[in-house]
Amino acid sequence: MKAETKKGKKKESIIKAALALFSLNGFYKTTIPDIARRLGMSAGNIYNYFPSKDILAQEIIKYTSEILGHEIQKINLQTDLTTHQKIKKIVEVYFNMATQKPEMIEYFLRVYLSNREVFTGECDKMICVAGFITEIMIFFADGVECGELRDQDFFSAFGLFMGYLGGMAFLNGESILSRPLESYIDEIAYNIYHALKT
Amino acid sequence: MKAETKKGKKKESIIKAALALFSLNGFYKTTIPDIARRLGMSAGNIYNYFPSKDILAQEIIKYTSEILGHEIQKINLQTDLTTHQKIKKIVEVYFNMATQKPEMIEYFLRVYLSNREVFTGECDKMICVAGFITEIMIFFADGVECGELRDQDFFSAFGLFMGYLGGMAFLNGESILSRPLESYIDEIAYNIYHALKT
Amino acid sequence: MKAETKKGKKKESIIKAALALFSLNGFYKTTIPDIARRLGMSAGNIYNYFPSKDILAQEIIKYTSEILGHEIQKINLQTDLTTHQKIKKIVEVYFNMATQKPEMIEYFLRVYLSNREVFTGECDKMICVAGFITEIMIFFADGVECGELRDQDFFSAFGLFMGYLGGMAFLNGESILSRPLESYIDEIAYNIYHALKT
Amino acid sequence: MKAETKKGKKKESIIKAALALFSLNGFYKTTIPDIARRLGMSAGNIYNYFPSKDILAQEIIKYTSEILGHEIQKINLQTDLTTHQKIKKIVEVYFNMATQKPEMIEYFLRVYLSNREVFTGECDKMICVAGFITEIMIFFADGVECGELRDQDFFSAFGLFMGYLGGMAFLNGESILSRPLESYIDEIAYNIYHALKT
DNA sequence: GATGAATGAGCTTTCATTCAT
DNA sequence: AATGAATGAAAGCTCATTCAT
Repeated sequence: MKAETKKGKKKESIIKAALALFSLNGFYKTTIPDIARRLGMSAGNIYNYFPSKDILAQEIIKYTSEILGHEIQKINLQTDLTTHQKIKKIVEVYFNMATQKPEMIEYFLRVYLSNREVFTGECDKMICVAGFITEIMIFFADGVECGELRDQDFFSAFGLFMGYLGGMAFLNGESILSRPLESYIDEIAYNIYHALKT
Repeated sequence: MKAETKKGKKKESIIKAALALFSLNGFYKTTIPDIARRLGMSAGNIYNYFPSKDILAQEIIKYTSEILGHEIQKINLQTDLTTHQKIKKIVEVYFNMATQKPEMIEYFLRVYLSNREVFTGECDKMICVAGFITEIMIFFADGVECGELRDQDFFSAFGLFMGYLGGMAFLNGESILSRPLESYIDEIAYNIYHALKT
Repeated sequence: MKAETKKGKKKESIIKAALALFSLNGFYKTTIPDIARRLGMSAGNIYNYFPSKDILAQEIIKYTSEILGHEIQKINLQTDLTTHQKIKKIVEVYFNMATQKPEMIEYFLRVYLSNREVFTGECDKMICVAGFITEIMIFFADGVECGELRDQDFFSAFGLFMGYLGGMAFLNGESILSRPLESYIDEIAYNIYHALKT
Repeated sequence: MKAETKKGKKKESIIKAALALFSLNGFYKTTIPDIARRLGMSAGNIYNYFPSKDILAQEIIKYTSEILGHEIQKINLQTDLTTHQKIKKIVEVYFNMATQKPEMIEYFLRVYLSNREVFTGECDKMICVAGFITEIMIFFADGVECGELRDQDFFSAFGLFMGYLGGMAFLNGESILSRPLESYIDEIAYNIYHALKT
C-alpha cells in the first residue's frame, strides 16, 4: 500500500470509506455507488482503483489485518511485561478498538468471517490475515518460551483468544452486555490467562 | 413447529433445505429459486409457507436454536456430572455437530451473526436464540451454585464459551486446523474449565 | 341473476364482496384471495362461480348498472313531476348513493371507466351498462316530448349529466369539496336544467 | 422540467413514451420493460431517471397538467373575448386535444382519476394538477367579475365543466358518439354557458 | 483520471388460475 | 361444491460492471 503515491492515497481513501460502509451495512447491502457517494466520486472511477467489489473487500481485510497486527506487535515488543500483562493489553487494545473505531473489528466479524465466498483466491484460508495471526503466534510462542503458558496446539489458544474477544465485541455491538465493554477487561484477561497458563 | 400437520411438515422441509443452502452459500447468495429447486417445488409456492425470505431466515434460527438448546438441556439434566465433565460434553456435542451436521452451527456463525439486518423485528437482540442462551445460563448457574465455577458476569462466561467454540468451528470449516476438530475436545474443555473455575 | 337459486345467491354474495373491494382498492390491487377472504371461502371456489377475474368484473358492472337503472326508472315513472324536479331527484339519488353506498358509483368511475381492457367482449361499447343508459334516455326523451328540454343529440345531454355527477362524486371522494356533497344538489340541478332546457 | 439539459431531455422522452403507453393500456397493464422497449433502452436505465414507476406516473401528471394549464391560460389572457366565447374556445381546445393528441386527456381520465393509490404523497388531493385547476379558477372568477357568470361554489362549476368535457371525451374514445367530437363543440359550449350564466 | 449513462442478468415477490383431494 | 397447495409467468427493481465521452 504505497500510500505516498497519489494513486495509493486515493486507494486508501476508498478502502476507508468501503470499510466503514461494509462494516455497518454488510457486504451485500453496500453498493459501489454507496461507496462512491460517500467519497464524492463517481462509481465508475472506483474501478480505476479496484477491479471488482470482491477484490476491494479483499484489500480491505489485508489493510485491516495489517493495522491490527501492528497493534499486537507493539505489545509483543514490550519485553518487560509479563504474559498476563500482555494479555490484558491485548484485550484492552481490542476492546478500545471495538468501541472507538469499531469498523475494523466489525469488518472482521461480519464481513470477513461470514462472506467466505468473497474471500477466495488470494485470500483463501486466511492468507490475507496472516499478518495479524503471526503476531498472535509470536505472543503465544513468547509466553510458552518464558514458561508462563502451556505448550499446546496454537489454534487451540488462538481460537480461545480471538473467539472470546470477537464474541464479546459482538455482544457489545448487539447492546446485550449489562456493562460497558471496557469494564470487562480485567476479568476476561484473567479468564484467558487461567485458561492458557501452565 | 407443528410438524405433525401436513403444512407443518412441509414448512420443516423448507426450513431444512434453506438451512443447508444458507449455511453453505450465505444468505444473499442463496436465492429462493435455489431453495425451491432443491425441494423440487416452485419458487412461488415457498411463499405459501413463509411470507418472505427474511422471515424464513428467522424461522430457521428459531428452529436451530431450539435443537441446539435441547442438546445442552440434556447435559444440564445429567446431575451426576461434575462441571468439568459437563463442559467436556458440551464441547463434544458442539464439535460433533460442527463436523457431522455442520449446517446449524455454520448458520449461526455465518448467517445469524453476520446478517443482522435480516434478524430484526421479532428476532431483535437475540430473542430468537433465547432458548439456547437460557440453557447455557442454566449450565453456568449450576456450576456456580455447586461451587465449581467462579461467580462472574454471565456474558463474560458466555462469550468465552461460545466465542471459543464458534472460533474453533470456523477454523475447522476453513480447513486450517492441523488435526480433526474432535481431537481438540479435551484440551479445549480443559482451557474453558480453568478459565471459569473458582 | 336468479338470486333465488342457491348458486345465484352465492354469486351475488361474491359480486357484492368483489364490488366493495374493487371500488375501494381498484381492480388490479384486489386479488381473488382478497375477495375469498372477505367471504370466508377459498380462492379456488370462486372459479366455480365465475370463470375469470375479468368476467367477474363484467358481471359486477351489469349488476350495478341494473340497480342504478332501477333507481332512475322509479323517477321516470313519477309522471307528475316536472323535468326540473326529476333532475333534482336524479341528482339526489346519485349523491345519496355516492355518500351512503359509494361502492357502485366508485366502481363506475374507477373500475369500469378506467380499466377498459377488462370490459371487452360482451361488455364492449358500454353494452353492459345499457340498462342504466336506457333510463337516462327515457328521462331525456320525456323531457323533450313535454317541451321542457331542448331536442339535442342525446349524448350531448348524457355527457353533461353523467360527467357532471361523476365529477362531483369524484371531487367528494377526494375530500376536495368545501361542503357536504348533498348540499350541492339544488345548484347542480339548477345548472343541469338551465343547460338543457328549451 | 429542465428539458435543456441532456438528462432533462431524456426524462422528457421517457415521460412521453410512458404517457402514450399508460394512457393506451392503463397503468398496471403497462410495464417498465414496455416503456423501455418503446424507447430502445434497457428497463434498468429508466430507474436512473425515475426512482419508481409510481413517481414516473406522478411526473407525467405534472407534465400534462402544466401543458393543459398553459392552453387554458392562453385563452384566459384573451381579454377581448366574451365568456361564452371563452367557453367555446376551451371546449374547442379540449376536444382538439382529445382527438389529435389524446394521450394527455386519456391519461387524466384513465390513469390519474382512477389509480388514486398511485398518486399519493406529493400528489395527494390533486396537488399535482393544481396548475390546471388554477387556470379554470381564473376563467371562472373572470366570468363572475364581468357579470356574465353566476357567483356559485367554484367546484360546482368546475365539476360541470370538467366532468362534461371528460365525459364526452370518454364517449368519443369508446366510439359511442354518432358524430365526430368536434361537431359537438357549439352545443356543448351553449349548454355550459346556459348552466353557468347569470 | 473521471464521469455517469447504460446494460443485462438476476433477484424477490405477486397472483390468476388449476387441480388433486 | 369446496379446499388450498401448487404452478408459472411476469413484474418491479437493484446493481456490478462497462464504456463513450
